[in-house]
Amino acid sequence: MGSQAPAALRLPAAEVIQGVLTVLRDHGCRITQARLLLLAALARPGHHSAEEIAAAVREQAPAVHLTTIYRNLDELERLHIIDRTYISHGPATYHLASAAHGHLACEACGSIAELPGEAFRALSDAALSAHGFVISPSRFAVPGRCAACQPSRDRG
Amino acid sequence: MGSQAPAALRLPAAEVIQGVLTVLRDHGCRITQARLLLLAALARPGHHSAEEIAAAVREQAPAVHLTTIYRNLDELERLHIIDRTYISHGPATYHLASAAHGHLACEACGSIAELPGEAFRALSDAALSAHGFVISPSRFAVPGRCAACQPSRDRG
DNA sequence: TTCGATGCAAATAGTTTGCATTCTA
DNA sequence: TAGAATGCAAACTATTTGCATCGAA
Repeated sequence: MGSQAPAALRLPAAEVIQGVLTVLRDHGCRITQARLLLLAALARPGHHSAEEIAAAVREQAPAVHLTTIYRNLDELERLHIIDRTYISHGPATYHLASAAHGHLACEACGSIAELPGEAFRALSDAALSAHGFVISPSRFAVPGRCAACQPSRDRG
Repeated sequence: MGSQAPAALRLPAAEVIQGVLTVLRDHGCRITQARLLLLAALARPGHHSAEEIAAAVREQAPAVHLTTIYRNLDELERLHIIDRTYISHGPATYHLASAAHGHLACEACGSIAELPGEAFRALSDAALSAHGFVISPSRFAVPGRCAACQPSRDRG
């Protein structure tokens, strides 16, 4: 995660946007200029704040209001097209949701559960900023105990 | 992490608070009632928002202002006594920092870097809420590439 | 007695909402 | 033409700052 997505998941921006537009249409949403420009801004790699997205959109359509950006981001988040992340104090950042995910491996029973890649973002960001380390979340499983294999609770 | 800290790190609240007070004194800070009550609130397990902490403090000292809570939280964070976490939209949450940490293992050169346990919180929370899964961050190393072993950047 | 801590009020940043208007389908 | 999307203003939440006062050491 962070800045490096598995190659298979990095589709050309145009394809990503087409896919999103299809989803939007399927949900009865309308395709507006503001929405198209917003998706184009989101399709660029990296994290984007609402303000940054607004700035990018306004390069092409200066009249687009910040409120419109927020409303569109809300809608896209509701449709699970984008993820919203709260990195630290300051504005939230948004990025296209990908199919990337990590794994949870139970030490006791060996079962594997999946976790969306977004869950690894804070870890990824911390590793990157603290050590310049790029983690490979899809390449490993996080050990622990699944719900059925929890140690007894009477130790607190 | 999450709700389960390694047993060795779970000191009685009173001891934790004594330790914090020593640190505060060493930094020329004064021990006030508001500060003591705030620490007592923080020593309780879980995540706490500034408002929640204020409510707890006010049970004993109704006059304590929210501003005081924020200022104390800022100070404690600056001294690395507490961590501030942005879970989702809404207020930040605060908790006592622990010595827990995870590891980053470079796949290429085998070097190991440490990461504070706090970096695993989002992952831990996600695993717990999605699957009831309790991760063991101090029991494994996250694979990836350290700063010195990054793949060439010319593939984007 | 000194300087850090506090209370209060007001400012600020980020985000959301109400409502009339515009525009896609 | 119907209803979704937008622009604008204003509200709202979480947090910070200025300043005079209070209180711990």
